[in-house]
Amino acid sequence: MNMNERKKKILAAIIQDYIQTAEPVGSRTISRKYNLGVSPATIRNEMADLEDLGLIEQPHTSAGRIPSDLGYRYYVDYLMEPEQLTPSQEELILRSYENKSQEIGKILVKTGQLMSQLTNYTSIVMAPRRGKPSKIKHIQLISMAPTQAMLIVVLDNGSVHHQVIDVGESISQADLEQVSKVLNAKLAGLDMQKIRLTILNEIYFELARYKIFMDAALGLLEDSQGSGNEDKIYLGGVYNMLNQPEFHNIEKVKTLLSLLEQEDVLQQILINFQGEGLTVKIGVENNCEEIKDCTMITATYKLDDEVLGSIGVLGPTRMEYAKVIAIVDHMAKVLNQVMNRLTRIPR
Amino acid sequence: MNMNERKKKILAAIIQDYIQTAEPVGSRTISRKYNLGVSPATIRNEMADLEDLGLIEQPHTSAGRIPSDLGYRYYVDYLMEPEQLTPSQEELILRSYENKSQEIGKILVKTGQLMSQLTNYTSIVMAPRRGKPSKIKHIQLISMAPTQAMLIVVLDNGSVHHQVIDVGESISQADLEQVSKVLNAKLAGLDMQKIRLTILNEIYFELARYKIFMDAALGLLEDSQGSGNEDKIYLGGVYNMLNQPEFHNIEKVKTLLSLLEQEDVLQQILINFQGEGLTVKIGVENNCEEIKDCTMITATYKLDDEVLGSIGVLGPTRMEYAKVIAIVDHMAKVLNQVMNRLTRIPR
DNA sequence: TGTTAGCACTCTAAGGCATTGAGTGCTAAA
DNA sequence: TTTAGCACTCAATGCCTTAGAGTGCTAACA
Repeated sequence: MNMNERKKKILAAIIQDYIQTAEPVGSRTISRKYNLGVSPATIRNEMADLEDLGLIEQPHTSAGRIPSDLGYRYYVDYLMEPEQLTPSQEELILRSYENKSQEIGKILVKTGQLMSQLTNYTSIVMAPRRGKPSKIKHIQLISMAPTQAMLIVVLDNGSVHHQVIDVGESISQADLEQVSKVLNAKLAGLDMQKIRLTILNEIYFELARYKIFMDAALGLLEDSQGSGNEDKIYLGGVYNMLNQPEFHNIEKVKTLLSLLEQEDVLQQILINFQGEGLTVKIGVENNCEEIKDCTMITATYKLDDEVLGSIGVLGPTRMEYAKVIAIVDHMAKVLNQVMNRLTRIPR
Repeated sequence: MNMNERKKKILAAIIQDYIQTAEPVGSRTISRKYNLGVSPATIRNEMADLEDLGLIEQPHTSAGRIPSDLGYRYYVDYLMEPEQLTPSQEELILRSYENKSQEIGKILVKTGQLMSQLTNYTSIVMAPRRGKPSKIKHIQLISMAPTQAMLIVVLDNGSVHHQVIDVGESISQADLEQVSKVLNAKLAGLDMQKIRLTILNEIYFELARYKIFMDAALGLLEDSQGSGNEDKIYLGGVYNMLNQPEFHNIEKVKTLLSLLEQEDVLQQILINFQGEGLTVKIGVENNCEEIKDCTMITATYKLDDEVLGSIGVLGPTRMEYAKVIAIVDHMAKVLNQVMNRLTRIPR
């Protein structure tokens, strides 16, 4: 790509101006506002070249230029000056996590809120996903009422599932302890597949008395595999988008919102970008018709070296790239710390 | 209110037509489409009366009439013919709850989805709220890894809270059993306030060794009081609203969405309507500027006789009242059954 | 007395048309 | 290579006209 210094400056000027004003940028504007020391005519010539290169476009003949997806890409890769968070932003973030409950869900919600608040775009936060099927670590029965027992199943990934069971007959805590022991002996260390496929019949036979507990435990396991907190997507600041001039068109809002309501699709998009650390997907790079006018900036968060999930910000391609990149990057780092501070979940 | 039969028929016709078309209804339309056996001129005279009564309004001189909030109110209270769900709708609902996990969150999400799908409006589902502070039913420690223990706290309301604790030193399952016993003996049956205010110092002194577990348990309790699943609001079909012509105006969408993002405000609105069974709040009756053009239809769901929360549908005042009322009412009943089918949580 | 036909009147929506102004590309001169 | 000048393009704006829907009023009618 044949880009001299002046072209770069002009492209940067166009993009910066357009990001600010959301209006097509003309040659006069650039020559007036950005001191390039050349006349509008010269800039016009350069702009014609930039258009040939596919970096900028003209909405119609008598309008100024707007950056193309490719133009933004070039800007992000080569022209943009990295930004830092302001001290007040950093402080806001720090304060937000103080006194925060240990609950993962709340932390993720807060993270999303912060991102949308700081960027004025929409934030997307993906709940942690776990890889392999989990094994039963421990089963415990607790008497809740004469005929009712609370079944608790602890998995080795650190998740806990529970359900109250009505046993029909009165049953003592001591009895329940006994049942717990038996169930533990038989089931601990197994994942659901194993239980289902190989040992089920045997145990059922042996533990016929405890069928009701077995069934409940298996039901819980099944639920937990399917997804509990997992696969959840937290959105924040959706309505920030409506303040963007590009979404003054109802149709666009509709397609965007309909996408955002489909958690599974979002999940898939995020997962596709995952594993590359911080990613910036501009317009069509998202490979998704519904957000072909949007840029998504995502980063992953981890525990130790395992990637747990992604967080990201979705906004129009006309986005304050430097600022948002700084924020998403920072938030991912903070989230890493917070996840580590939550007492470790052993695997 | 001086309403003869013909006025009632005309009002009903205006409202039904307007609900269908979203266009102001003129006298000619009514005389043509609804067989009242009178000429447009007569209808005009009656319409003038209805306008004096405040039941209908004119957007401008040369337009037809549209119902006012008061008009809808009269319609709902006196004119509307109750509807039933269609068999296919009922079946859809039934099928949706089959094979549904026992998890309350998922059931509520599904309920919201169903309501928005069936009505084409936005659904709002409030998670169950509990009344009195909960007491500790059982505390259990489980060894997860050499230096890590899972703390599980079961409350008497049937909720379970858990956290992994890093103990620093290696600790055996037997030790943990021992600690569990002690903690249970001291803490079971108490709610957090009691623990905090009266016994804390004593126990701390006595159980200095177990401080780390105590702290974690208290932390969990605190979290759970604050709200876990509670106070959560599930929204569904928000973007359905964008298909309504009244929301082709971006400003209205903005105010609506900004309201829907404030869970606490929604919560408050729902709680205010609660306890009256099925409620229909039309336009300004909502006492809320942001949704003064919307109607909210809510119903409560219960366990035994205790009201747990509300579900509802939010749409434009130009709403298919009979249909939506039937659906919300039905869904509340179904939800009651489902909640009861989930094994009872003793109090 | 209630109903209706007729008619003048009002007001929005839509279309046509000229004007404005921002911005371009091209050409020729510096 | 840069720039001034200029003709050209095209969306946006404002103004005007027209069409059409609907009303309220009046007077005639049953």
